[in-house]
Amino acid sequence: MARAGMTAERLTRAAADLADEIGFANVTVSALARLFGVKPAALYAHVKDLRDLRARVASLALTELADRAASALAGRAGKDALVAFANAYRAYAKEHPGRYAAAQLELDSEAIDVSAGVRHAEMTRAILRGYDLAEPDQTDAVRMLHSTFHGYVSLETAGGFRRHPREADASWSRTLDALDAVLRNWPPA
Amino acid sequence: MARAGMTAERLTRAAADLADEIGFANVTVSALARLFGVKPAALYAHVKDLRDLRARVASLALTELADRAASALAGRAGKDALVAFANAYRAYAKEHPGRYAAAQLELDSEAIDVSAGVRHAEMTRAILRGYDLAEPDQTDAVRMLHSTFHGYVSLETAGGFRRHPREADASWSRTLDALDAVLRNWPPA
DNA sequence: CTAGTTTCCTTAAAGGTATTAAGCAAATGA
DNA sequence: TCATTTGCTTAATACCTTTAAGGAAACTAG
Repeated sequence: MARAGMTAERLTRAAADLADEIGFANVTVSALARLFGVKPAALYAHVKDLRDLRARVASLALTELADRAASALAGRAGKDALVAFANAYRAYAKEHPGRYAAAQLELDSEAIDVSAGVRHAEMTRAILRGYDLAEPDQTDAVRMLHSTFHGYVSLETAGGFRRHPREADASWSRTLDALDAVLRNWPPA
Repeated sequence: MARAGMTAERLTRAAADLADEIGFANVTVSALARLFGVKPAALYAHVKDLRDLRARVASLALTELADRAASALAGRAGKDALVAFANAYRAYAKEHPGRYAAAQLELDSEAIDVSAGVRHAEMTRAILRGYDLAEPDQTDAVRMLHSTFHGYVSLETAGGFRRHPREADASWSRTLDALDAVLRNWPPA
């Protein structure tokens, strides 16, 4: 029997692709084994178990998302930076729904690489440099931005905006206008 | 063998409670059957399948959430209404994480009762009556509010705010201040 | 170039899940 | 009290995860 040339990285990448196709929840050891023309048990030489595999996909997604956001952010400031970051975030989630789902589901898992999370926080703070916010307002604003981005993308993906004819793109754009406005004019405590 | 007295409603309620305890993803036909002291196959007389059971839990959660939000909203206007609604939303999600997860996951399912979703939308519009927004700004604002609420609760539940010492309650309160501010001063297109 | 070792996959097996079909026993009602 | 309906069990199929043990292929020495 010829060898399939599996590695943890290749399995992770394939699992991520599979997640984007059939949904993160449907990514299974068996399905992945079929993809590699191999028996399920063979995967356990490269990956601890299903939980581990999922954590790896989550880590991959967080890293990719951070990379995209970082390059979108490069050389921009103020509202430009805000919009570029937000659009990169949303585009990634729409392009890679399975990866995005993985990134969310596993925030609490200790198995996960924290570095990507730290990068996200740093980038969001970088956006805020264009606005005049001191602590603890800055932390509050970071949380609000992240919440709005994640919430919007999450609801949009779940089909929450399909009942109303207004384009999701238009509301997104206006939401970013509103965020910019409130960051420029952050209410006093 | 004594009868367990199962009905679709009781199963749904028990499944919802179970979801709050062990997580929505871990709610299984077998676990529910164990809870009722019954073989798994027995449930199929009352519920079509696992998918159906989950949709019922989602529907229950959406209705409960809408009820809570409605009573929180009663007799309030302006920022009072916004804060009351938001707090009711967040409190429900924290109190019933399994139910809340169910409510999100199944937005696209056709099997679900749409009435609860409509009620949510109507209530959010009711909040906006205290602010001066015409269409399509109103729809955009509804989407932004919902996104922020869901995103915040979702990230908080997943542990996304635990890395920073700032209290999640405080950031939540300030986020509501910011939303109020931006609704009062919605940016022009 | 061949023998030993390591590496990677397979087979085998145990246990969990969903789901359907058939059967039996308890409640219902004529 | 008998017949019917209702509600559960048993049985069977078909997945899934995961561990343990075995074999073949690819390396590594001599």
